[in-house]
Amino acid sequence: MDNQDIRKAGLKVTLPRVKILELLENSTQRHVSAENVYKMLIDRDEEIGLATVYRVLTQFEAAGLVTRQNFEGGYAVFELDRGGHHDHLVCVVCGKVEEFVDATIEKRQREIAKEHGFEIVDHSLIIYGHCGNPKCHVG
Amino acid sequence: MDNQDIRKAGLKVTLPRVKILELLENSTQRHVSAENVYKMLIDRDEEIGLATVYRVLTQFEAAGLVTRQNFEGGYAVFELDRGGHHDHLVCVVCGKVEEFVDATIEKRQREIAKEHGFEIVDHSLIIYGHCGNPKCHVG
DNA sequence: CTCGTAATGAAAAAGATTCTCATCACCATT
DNA sequence: AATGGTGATGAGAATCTTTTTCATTACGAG
Repeated sequence: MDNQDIRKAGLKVTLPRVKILELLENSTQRHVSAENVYKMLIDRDEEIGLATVYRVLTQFEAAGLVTRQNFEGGYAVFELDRGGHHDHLVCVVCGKVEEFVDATIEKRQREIAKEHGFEIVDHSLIIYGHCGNPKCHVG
Repeated sequence: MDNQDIRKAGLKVTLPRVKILELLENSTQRHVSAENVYKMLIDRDEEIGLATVYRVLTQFEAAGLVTRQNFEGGYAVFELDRGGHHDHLVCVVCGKVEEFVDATIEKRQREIAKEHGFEIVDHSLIIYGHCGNPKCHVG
């Protein structure tokens, strides 16, 4: 029940919000920029403004429905928060993104935060590299 | 020998480049944005253009003198590469940044990259939290 | 010292995101 | 089912960060 998620976030169930949530659920790409979302909706002949896409994604983030990541490139990408947290492996050549979770790293992070007197709220771990695809390896 | 570092990077030793490198070495803040660098230099009555600051920082990054980080907020911060790599703890309230290195995490990252068929080039780990300062705690 | 070329500054351009404001649509209440 | 209040939307302007353009300047090889 998507609409319930929107309602739970204290937001009205409006067409743009429903469409954006649907798109995030059905998209083949898990990581999309605001521009991506906008263009995909326009391609589907949905009437929507870019400003609304930004607003809604920001609201979804605040509601914990979506996570915002600052990858390299100077823009943010959003992804649906399905269940658990995870980190990212990004191919610097083709841009492919893989996800992973590692208990050892998670645990060490909590220990490190404590050692420094920090109360951990969130974290972002991105490993950049060349993926398995031979085309993505330098000659 | 800063100027040698610049020369080694295949760059001419020019006033702006020398001034920026000096500033990065002497700054109390280790993590500065391009805007920061620009303003600091203007405050010191240095004649410099913002475009040059961006150009030089990008060149320094390519030369391995400086590291660029994409923190939250939509802009990049740069820091001088003194010796070793390290990760960051950032206070979400006051913006304070602490650095750390953890062998366990570094090792696991290499293992994870390998498991996924990635050849690791770089990584970025940022832990966000509330720092020790009582003012930075909610409630 | 001179000259070619790389580097610079200023301003314009580009790209990402946010804001403004008049109009519109959810939805609780009739 | 109609309606009104309020929050949401769209379009475009505005803002912010970063890059590009181009005429001018200055490093440094010879």
